[in-house]
Amino acid sequence: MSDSRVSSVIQEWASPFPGQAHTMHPVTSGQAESTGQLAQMEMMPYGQSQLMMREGGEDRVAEQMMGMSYLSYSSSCIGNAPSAASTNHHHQSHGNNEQDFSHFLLPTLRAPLTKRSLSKDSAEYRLRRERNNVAVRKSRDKARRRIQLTQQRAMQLQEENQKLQMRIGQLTQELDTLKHILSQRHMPGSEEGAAGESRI
Amino acid sequence: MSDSRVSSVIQEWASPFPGQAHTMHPVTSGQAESTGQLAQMEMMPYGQSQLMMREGGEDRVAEQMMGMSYLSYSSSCIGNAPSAASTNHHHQSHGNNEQDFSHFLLPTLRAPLTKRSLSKDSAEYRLRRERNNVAVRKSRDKARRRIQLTQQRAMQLQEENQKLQMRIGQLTQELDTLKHILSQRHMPGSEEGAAGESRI
DNA sequence: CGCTATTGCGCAATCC
DNA sequence: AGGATTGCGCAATAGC
Repeated sequence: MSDSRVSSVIQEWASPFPGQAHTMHPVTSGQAESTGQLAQMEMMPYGQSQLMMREGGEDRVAEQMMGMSYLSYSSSCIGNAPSAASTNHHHQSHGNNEQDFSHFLLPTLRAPLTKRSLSKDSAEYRLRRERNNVAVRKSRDKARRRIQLTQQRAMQLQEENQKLQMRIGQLTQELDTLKHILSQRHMPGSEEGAAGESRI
Repeated sequence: MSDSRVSSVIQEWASPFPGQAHTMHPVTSGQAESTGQLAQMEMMPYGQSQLMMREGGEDRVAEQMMGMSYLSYSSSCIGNAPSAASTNHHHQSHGNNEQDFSHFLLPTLRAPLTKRSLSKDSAEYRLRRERNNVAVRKSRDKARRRIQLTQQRAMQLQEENQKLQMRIGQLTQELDTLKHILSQRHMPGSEEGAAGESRI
């Protein structure tokens, strides 16, 4: 409890590049989690964009919509402020009349164009959200496959490694045997020759 | 658009084991994603529970609270119904007076105890949520580390593999040389003896 | 039974 | 402009 996600209520959509203007975030509880560092680092040229089937649905029934309950120190309506938004009733300032004449303004004069009339219930909003949801699912599927692949690869490599090591042991022994034989031959003494000498 | 998350509004918290009482789910859009099969399969004895530091915070400013907008064909308050919930105002039936005397009822008579007074804004609700959020972050950190580890392991193994293969090539060549020498020795004819014969 | 751990999902910020 | 990523919180549920 005692949430306090206030942080950057300032800096509305004023700076083109918010850079890393963020810090703190009590996370409400006192556990002080924070994924912090480690920053993914997922490189690797994988992603063969194997967009296989991916047919029917599943359950995906839970829709969640709720939350709110937080304190949420709002912010203007179409404001940017990465933090909270919407004081309480879902689509905050519904007062933002559906009409959006910014359409007629020159590109440089209207809001960032991306977040102009994000009235939560506007058709465009839903369209964008839905598209993003699709993209997210796709991306996650891809990630899952990639991870699984990496895992399989690791297992295969380990297996192969063992085989290679066995082979090396084999070759080494064979080599020792031959060396021994050769050393015997060089010796002026006896020469009954060739002891074991495994196949090959 | 045209969401239709109605599904199981029936079967409130009536059956002890909802089993897999779920199906369909238009996903609103027509993309028909569905992660479907592939089912993780993350086995592997990893997870050395390396609960390292994990100190300060980062940004984590965005809190999101909103959404709602959907159609969400509600369902009772404390109802189970995996589907939507809360018609619109965050904590739906606030009428669920804070007082919860079910505390005095015999375990078998009160609601499943797990979801008794989940009134969205109750202290217990927030407490549970917060604890889960912590657990989720922890779990995800763990997963991230595990993935990264697997990746590193794969790279190391690949590197090692190359070395082993080189070694095998080396040993094989050496072996061939020795074999050649030996075959020469066996020949009754000339015997000017051993040609090259690399080091060792 | 109750609590943590996982997992799928949607949202929003960001990346590209 | 628009898809791809990613961190995050919620809820369902698997596990202990």
